[in-house]
Amino acid sequence: MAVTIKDVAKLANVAPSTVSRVIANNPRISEKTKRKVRKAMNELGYHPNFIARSLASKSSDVLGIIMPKSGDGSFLNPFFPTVMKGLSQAAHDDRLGLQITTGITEEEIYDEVEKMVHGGRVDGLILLYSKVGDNVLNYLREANFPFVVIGKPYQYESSISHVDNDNFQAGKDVAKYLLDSGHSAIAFIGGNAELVVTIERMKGYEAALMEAGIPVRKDYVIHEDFMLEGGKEAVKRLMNLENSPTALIVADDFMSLGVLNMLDELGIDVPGDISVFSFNNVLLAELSKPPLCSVDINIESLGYQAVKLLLTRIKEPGSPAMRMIVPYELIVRSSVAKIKN
Amino acid sequence: MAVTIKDVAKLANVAPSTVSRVIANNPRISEKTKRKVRKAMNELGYHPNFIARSLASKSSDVLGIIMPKSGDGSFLNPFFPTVMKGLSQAAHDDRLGLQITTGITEEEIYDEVEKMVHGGRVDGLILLYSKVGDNVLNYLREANFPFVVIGKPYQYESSISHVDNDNFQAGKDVAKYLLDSGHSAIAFIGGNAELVVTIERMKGYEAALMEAGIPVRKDYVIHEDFMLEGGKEAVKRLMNLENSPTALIVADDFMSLGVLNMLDELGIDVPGDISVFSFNNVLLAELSKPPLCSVDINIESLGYQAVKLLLTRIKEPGSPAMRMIVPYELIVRSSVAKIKN
DNA sequence: GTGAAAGCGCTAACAC
DNA sequence: GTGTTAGCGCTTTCAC
Repeated sequence: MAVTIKDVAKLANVAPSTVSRVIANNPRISEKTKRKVRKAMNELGYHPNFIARSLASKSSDVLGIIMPKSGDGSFLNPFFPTVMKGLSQAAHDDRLGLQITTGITEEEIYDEVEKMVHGGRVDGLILLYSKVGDNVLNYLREANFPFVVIGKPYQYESSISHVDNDNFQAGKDVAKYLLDSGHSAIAFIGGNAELVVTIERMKGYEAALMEAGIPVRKDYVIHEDFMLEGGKEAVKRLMNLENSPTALIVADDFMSLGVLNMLDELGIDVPGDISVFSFNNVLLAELSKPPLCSVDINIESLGYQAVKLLLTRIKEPGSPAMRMIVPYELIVRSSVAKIKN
Repeated sequence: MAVTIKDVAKLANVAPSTVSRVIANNPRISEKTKRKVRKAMNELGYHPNFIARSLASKSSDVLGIIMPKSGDGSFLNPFFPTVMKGLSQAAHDDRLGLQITTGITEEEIYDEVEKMVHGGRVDGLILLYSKVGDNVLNYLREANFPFVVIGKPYQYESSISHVDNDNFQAGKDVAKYLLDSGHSAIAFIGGNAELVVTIERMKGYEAALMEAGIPVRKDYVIHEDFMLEGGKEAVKRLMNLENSPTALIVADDFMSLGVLNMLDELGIDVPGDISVFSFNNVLLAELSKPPLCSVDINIESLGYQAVKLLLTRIKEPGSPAMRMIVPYELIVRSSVAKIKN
C-alpha cells in the first residue's frame, strides 16, 4: 500500500490533521512543524491521494471539457487543438486537471455529462460549441451546475457565463471589407445552420449587405454540416448559378480548405476569378494556396478565458453570469482581390 | 446534499451493500430486488458518486493521456486530434474517462505524471509520443505503473507494451517506391532527431538506399524540431546544395505542408521539379496542393488499440508486455513523378 | 498551534 | 441472496 498521511504523521510525530494542514499550507501551523512534516514527506516519498481528498472536500480540482461529438469530422477541425492549448495553459496555471468527453453521438455525450455532473469527478464544465436547442446546455442550466460556454448561448444569454467573439460584427466587417474592395456579388458559406457562430457571422454578412443596399440572395447563402466536404459541395452549387459570386465569405478555415480545393479543381483562380475571406485564422490559413484572408478570433484566448470564467463561477456560485468578449482582427492575405467597377 | 446509496437502500428496504451490488449488476442479486432497487433509484434520481467508488475500490476508471508539451507547435499537429478520436472511441466503449496532461514544458508534464501515478485519479497512462531518453517513460517504468506507448519505446522495447507501425519498413518502402520511380537523389526531412518515429523512418530510408547501392549523403538528411517552420527551413537548405535532390521523403504531413509552402515560394514545382512523399496521411494530405503521397499509418487505430492494450495491462498486472503492430499503406497521389533515366 | 474523531459515499469481506 | 461492518485516505469541525 502506498504511503498515506498517517505514515507521515507517525514519522513526524504529529497528528494526521496537522499533516493535512501542512499540505494545504495552513498559516496556523508553525514553520517549525511545517519543516518537520515536509521532511517526513520527502523521506517517505509521500504523494497525496487526490481521490480521498476529493471525497472529503467535495471538490475534485478537475474541469470537464465537452467536445463536439467525435463521430463526424468536426472533431478534426484545428479549432479544437487550438482551444485546448488555451484551456491547458489556464488549467495548468491553476493546477487543475482536464477531463474530456468521449462520446461519438450527442446522446452519448449527454449521458456522459449527466454522469459528470452527479459523479463528483469534475467541479465544472466547459462547452466547446454552442448550437440551437442544445440538450446538454439545457440540462446544465437546469441542474444549476457550474459551466461556461465558448461561443454565444442560443438562449438565456444573460444568465449563462460565456466567452465569445463579436461574431456578428466580425461578419459585418468582413462583408464590408469585400464591398470596399469592389465586390457586390458576395456569397456566404457556413457550417451547420444550428451552430450559433455560423448564424451570427451570417447575420453580420446580411446586415452589411443591407446597409450597402444590396439585396441578400437566398441562393448565395449555403450551410453545410461537414466542414471539408461541405465546402466543396457549396462551391459546386454556387459556381453553377447564373450569376456566380465574385467573393466568398466562409465561416471556418477548415471549410475554406475544402472550398479552395474545389475551386482549384474547377480551374477557378483565387483571387483572380474569385475572392475568399475566411474565419478563425488557424495555423493552416497561412499555409493554404493562396494564403487565406481570415478573421483571427484569438482561439487560444477563448480557451484560456473560459477556464478563468469557470473558476470564478465555481468559487462564487451565487455570482452573476459573466460574458467575456475576446477581440478579433481581420488578417489580410492574398486570397482577396480588389475589383474595379 | 445529493442522494446517496443509503437513501436508495432505505426507500427500497434493502442494505446499502445490496444497492451497491445492483449498481455493479452482481448476478447473485435476484431479479426482483434488482427491479425494486432500480425503481427506488429512478424515483430519487440517484447517480453514483464516482469519487467515493474510486476511493473504496482503488480504481478510477479513468485513463490519463500524456500529450506532447503544449508549448511548441507539436500540439497542433493533426496527428493528435486523430489519435484522440481513436482513444475516445475505445474509452467510451469501455466506459472509461479520459484525462489529459496540460503541461507546457517537459518538466511540468513530468510533475503531472508523478501526481497522476500517485494520486489515484487514473488507472493507467497512454504516452502519445516516444523519444530517446524520455524521463517520463523511465519514471513510469520504474514506478511499475500500467502504461502503454504509442510508438516504439527507445529502449526496453520488449518489456513495455506499445502499439506502433513498422516505421522502419515503411521508410524503406517509401524510398524504394521513389527509387522505382527513377529517383536516386532522394533526401530525407524528419522531425526532432530524438523522436523514435523519425529515427525509424530515417533508418528505413537509409537501408533502402544502401540496398540499391546508393550512398547516403549526410547533407541529404535533415532534422528539424518544429514541424511547419522546420519544413520550410529544410527545403531552403536542400535546395541550396550543389546537387539538389529530385525527391523528398518527409516524415510528417504537417511538416510537408511547410515543405510544399516553401517549394512554392521558391518557384519549384511539385512534382514537376521535385517529388514529395510524406507520412501519416492525415486529412490534410489529400487537400494540399498538390495532394500528397503519404503513408497511411492508421492513426485512429493506433489510439484505439492503445486503450485496449492498456486495459489488459491494468486488468492483468502480471501479464507480459505486448507489442501491437498496426499495418500501414502507401497512398499514392500526385506529389510524386516518375523520372526516366 | 495542534490533536481527536467524525465523516465524505462507496465497496468488499465476512456473516448468515 | 442479502445484511453488517470495517475501512479507502483525506478534510474539518471541535476541543484544548
